[in-house]
Amino acid sequence: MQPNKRPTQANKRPTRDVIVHAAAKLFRGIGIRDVSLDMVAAEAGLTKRTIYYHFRSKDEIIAAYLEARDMPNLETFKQWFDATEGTLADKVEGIFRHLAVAAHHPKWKGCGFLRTTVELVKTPGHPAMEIARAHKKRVEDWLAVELTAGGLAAESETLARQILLLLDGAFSTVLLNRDPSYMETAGLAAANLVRHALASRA
Amino acid sequence: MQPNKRPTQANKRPTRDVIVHAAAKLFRGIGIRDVSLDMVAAEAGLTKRTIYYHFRSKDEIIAAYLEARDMPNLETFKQWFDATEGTLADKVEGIFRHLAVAAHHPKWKGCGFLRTTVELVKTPGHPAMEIARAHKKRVEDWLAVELTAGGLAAESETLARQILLLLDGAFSTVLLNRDPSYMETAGLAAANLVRHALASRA
DNA sequence: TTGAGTACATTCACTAGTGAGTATACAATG
DNA sequence: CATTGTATACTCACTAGTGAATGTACTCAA
Repeated sequence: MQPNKRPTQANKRPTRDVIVHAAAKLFRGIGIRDVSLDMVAAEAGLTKRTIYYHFRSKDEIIAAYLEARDMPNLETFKQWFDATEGTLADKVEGIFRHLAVAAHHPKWKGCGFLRTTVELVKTPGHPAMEIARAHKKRVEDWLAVELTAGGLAAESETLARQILLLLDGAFSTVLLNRDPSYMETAGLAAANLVRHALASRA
Repeated sequence: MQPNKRPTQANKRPTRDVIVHAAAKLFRGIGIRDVSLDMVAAEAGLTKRTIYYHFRSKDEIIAAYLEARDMPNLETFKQWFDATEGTLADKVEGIFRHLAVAAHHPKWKGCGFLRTTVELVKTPGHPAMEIARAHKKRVEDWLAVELTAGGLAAESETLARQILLLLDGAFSTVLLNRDPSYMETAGLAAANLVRHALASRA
């Protein structure tokens, strides 16, 4: 399961992880296109050639970066949802509230998956796109399950999509306007949609 | 008002326009970062040096490109809104429906303003960002006016933002999933928000 | 226990290509 | 003949990716 590490030097951090970690830091802070592998190498304290020993291309590193963020991201959403007291609508809104707080950080740069998508539109078949798509789908599916559990089985899929639509819209808009309050406005809309769906269930 | 054109050769299309037009075509189809000024020059049938005679930098061309799209874009939205029969909610949804149709085109590449924003995150002070921001604001303001006219004065601003949030979310999501149906789902949510706002007005 | 062998890991120095922006010369127009 | 505009032919910086050599750690035979 860990073919890149010799058992006898188990204490050392695998180089692959060091590279992905360094790349992630730069990608998050600067962007993907604007980060050269020379920069990643410098950040990781390695040579570019070493990077190319562990990865076949920059694209492969981008994919590894997103993949590493997939589950943790979803877990964060789940945590925020669970940690919010109140109705189903309140819990959904809780996700947006927590995001609004995160967005206040000056270094906040939106959703890594979304940004990657836009940075890579020119190559529709890019593996990273697939990972981003899968991630969004995972979040959507999880939301649908929660909505179903909350008594909205019939409209759970549509509603989950609409919440995600609001989420992604907020990511973009907050980035454009540098104003986290849009995140709260989006949360309000999401909560309203949930509330009205529950109310109209007769 | 047209300092770059000599009166005596008034029949000739001003070179500035030729350049912006060529750039726009390439930016729309390929992206901003991925279009070099060599490509723009080739498309315009000019030399790069000529471009630099009329513009000081690539950034200036990007800004001119967005600026040229500002009003026409808004006009299109207005047209779609007006052309849709039905209630206020229906008209709002109409915008999304028309966009869904446009998004079916294989060469559709989302909202130019939004894409530009993401492509330029690294330079927060970029003039093009300001133009994009202003454009979104213009659309939002127009929507708020329509909502107010439709009897939703109190919540028009919040609602207009939420509609825009859904719109931008749909732009991103459709681009990611290459599935225009998300645009319709977003339209449904927008229409619902409007409907419920009208219903709860007692 | 030691020393040669070997597979993995890393480095230095490089190629080939691209892109923004420019120095300078040339053409047309009034 | 001077102003405006266009073209040729560059510079300079940077980037993805590579060739070939070097280093390191563990293995196994003697």
